[in-house]
Amino acid sequence: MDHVPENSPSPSPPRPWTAPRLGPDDSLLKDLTPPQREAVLHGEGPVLVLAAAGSGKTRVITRRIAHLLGQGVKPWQILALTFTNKAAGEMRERIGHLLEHSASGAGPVRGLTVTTFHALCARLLRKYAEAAGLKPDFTIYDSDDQSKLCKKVIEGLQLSTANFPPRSVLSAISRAKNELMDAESFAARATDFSSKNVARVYKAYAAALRNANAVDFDDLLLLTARTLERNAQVRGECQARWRYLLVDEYQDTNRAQFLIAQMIAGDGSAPKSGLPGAGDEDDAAGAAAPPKTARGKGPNICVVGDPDQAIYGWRGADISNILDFEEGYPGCRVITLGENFRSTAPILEAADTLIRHNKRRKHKDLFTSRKGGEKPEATLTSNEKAEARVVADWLKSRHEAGAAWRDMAIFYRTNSLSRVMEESLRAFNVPYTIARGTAFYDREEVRNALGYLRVVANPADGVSLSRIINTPARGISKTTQEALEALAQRDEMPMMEACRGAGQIADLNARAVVAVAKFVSQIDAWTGGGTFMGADISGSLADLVDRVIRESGLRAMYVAQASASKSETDAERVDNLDELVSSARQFEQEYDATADAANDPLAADGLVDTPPLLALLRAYLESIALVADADSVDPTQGSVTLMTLHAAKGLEFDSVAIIGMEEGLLPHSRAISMPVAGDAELEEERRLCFVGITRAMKRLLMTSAKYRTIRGIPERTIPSRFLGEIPDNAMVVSDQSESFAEDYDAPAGGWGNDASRNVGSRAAPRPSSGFGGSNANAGQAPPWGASSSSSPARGPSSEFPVGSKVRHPQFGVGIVESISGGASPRAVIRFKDIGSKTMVLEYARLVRVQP
DNA sequence: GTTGCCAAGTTTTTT
DNA sequence: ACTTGGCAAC
Repeated sequence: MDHVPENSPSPSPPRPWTAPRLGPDDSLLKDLTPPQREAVLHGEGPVLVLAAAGSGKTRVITRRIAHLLGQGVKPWQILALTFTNKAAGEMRERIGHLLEHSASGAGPVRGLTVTTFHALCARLLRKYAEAAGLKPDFTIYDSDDQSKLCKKVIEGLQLSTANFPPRSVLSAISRAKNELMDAESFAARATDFSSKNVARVYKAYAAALRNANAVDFDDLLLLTARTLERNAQVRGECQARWRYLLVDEYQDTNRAQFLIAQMIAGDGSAPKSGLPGAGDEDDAAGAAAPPKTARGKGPNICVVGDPDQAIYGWRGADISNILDFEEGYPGCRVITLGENFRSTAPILEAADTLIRHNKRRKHKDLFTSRKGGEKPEATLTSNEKAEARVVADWLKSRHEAGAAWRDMAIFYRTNSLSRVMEESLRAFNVPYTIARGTAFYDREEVRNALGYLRVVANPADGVSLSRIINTPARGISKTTQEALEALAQRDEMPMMEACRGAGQIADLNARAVVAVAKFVSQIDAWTGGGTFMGADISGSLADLVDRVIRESGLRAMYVAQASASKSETDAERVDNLDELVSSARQFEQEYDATADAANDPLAADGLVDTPPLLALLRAYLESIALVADADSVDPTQGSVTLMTLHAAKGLEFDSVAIIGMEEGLLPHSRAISMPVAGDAELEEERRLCFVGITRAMKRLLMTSAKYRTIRGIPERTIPSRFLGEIPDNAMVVSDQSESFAEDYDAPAGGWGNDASRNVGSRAAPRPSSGFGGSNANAGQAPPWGASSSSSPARGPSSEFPVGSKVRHPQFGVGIVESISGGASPRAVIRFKDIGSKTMVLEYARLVRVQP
């Protein structure tokens, strides 16, 4: 399928400028296809680049930036926005490389802004804190902090957390924030009892955040968008500074991000002297003018994306931002990059046939001029362990064939699938790393340490304060804390202030008052009484972190735990705390190297007088708050990478295995169970699968397990409809499950002709034997199951009548004493040695012992 | 005030 | 199965 690249649709319009004959630009244009070149050279005015998977998108963006710089555009006039730190870092690096190699003497790329939406917003909000209604030293709350705060708020409103689970209330609030709806407008739309209460929570939650001097992730975007919208001066300053805006992965922008980009781009007129015409370039700093082109072509906004790779709809991303871009920017140039330089033809063909099943889509031809290549493989295994073995084995054989570990990856829909895979890789001695950037900072001990640091940086941070005020135990009990909270609430002051005034609380005993006072003076010692100066303050972040971990007693607490329990994990906790100190030290060093706050026109005004140590601490905490899983992917490591399909976006690997290609997992059950308009969610799942497939350069393996153990119970599965949508002759299909399942009525012949076809054709009601049906397999022993005389315990409670003999994998044989019904039936079972225990039948893995 | 045990929710994807 | 939060005993 080697098509000839079509000519660019526009009948060769006169180039906006004559092609530069500078040496550097020749190297920038080398190896580019005509459409790529067009995108790189596009002058002023809006441009939409529809970049198919593997079409050299990053290359186009980086070369375009390098080209702009080569044309005399000042680095600080360019703003490039991405979704992950990793993408931003990579882009920065590649631009640096390009400039190094071009002899243009472009110099360092100081002031060039290449960052994520969230990091940009954090920065803008610190600089324009006042306009945004914030204090510049705000803390960024992650979802855990959000939950805690939200829960407190719900309780404060006398609502039950059973009827209003913080998680789901938060997701409603998040959705509202993504739509730029504040608490008032949300309340205005609320009609029913439930949403009216959610509106109340929203309002109180927003107030609580401000009171804690904190923002959540959504606030970063929402408040920035609102500030830009309402404050002409802020908007003007941003527009004056950034004259060229580039947005990567534009298909994944939500409404807030769309507006932020739109407002920074402005309408294309120069902010202060908007005179159109040649030579009009003005800029506030009086620097040299960028290349001459007629003004009035509209804003210099360049967005790059691919509607077929839109996978964040669930997070409020609005695909119409990219689909309707042309309407929002009339006269914008549209450039389509369709040629794929990444994958072999057979892999590309599989991807293409799959994505063609999406109805709501702008079709783009995917093509490559490369010939040959192996067909993708699709393998059915008997269970997830066999699947993991097959994958490990496959990777090994690839390695033996000469591929480096770092060029291989395993993708899955949900994080929970990684565990079995890990075990297998360990057993096979395959080096691997899991892309889970946040894992380290999510550990209890690290969160506790960070809790202290956050209180040090922002004493108003109530969530962090309540986490650490009595960890380790220092005699500040729950009742004491409640008394402090009541005081804080009454006098509308932050918790930390209330702590200082503990002595005034009448019904607090002397011991508690002393304990609180001691705690307060401890914090003061670290902050130098808020000055972050003085003889006791070293000025080093790592030293501060180390001090806090030791002097708080945290480290001692975990050391004691470790020696008491002798458990591996407790010893690890101490190591992790030490690791945190190293991470701070590393940050400190890198920060010193890159900090250009002094040169940065955007340096936060509100923080000019911030002591350096405090500034460093805040930057450190912010960098932690904004890490993503995908950020930790480090290709220099010689190991196989494991990650979710979402995290895989934007990456490429020589060999890719996608595991868990099953109904309910790859089209995730959440996307199938509630069919929304036009199967939108199902189509997003298909795009997710498409993203996974198109990451593979040379080899692709997709696996499906007949049985998968979910939360401890083996479930029969159905191969993913997506496998059925790729013709069998386009893949190498193999069924490796037979050997394990002789005694099982396996549907022979894989997915080409059976269940998946029926299921896949339409989102019709699936047969009750489908994925997730807990009784689907009642009475049938899974091939690897327990002894032949038993069946897995997952049916109704009638399987275990009172008096029957059962076997528990851990406790041995016992007698059922009583059964309780309900949603999750439980049984009281008396075991021989242990005595009676209550267990949930569904999970207990009980096996009936025949009388 | 602290420690230990039980009950409940949990697992879709992320800045 | 596994973690987390609330309650009861020490």
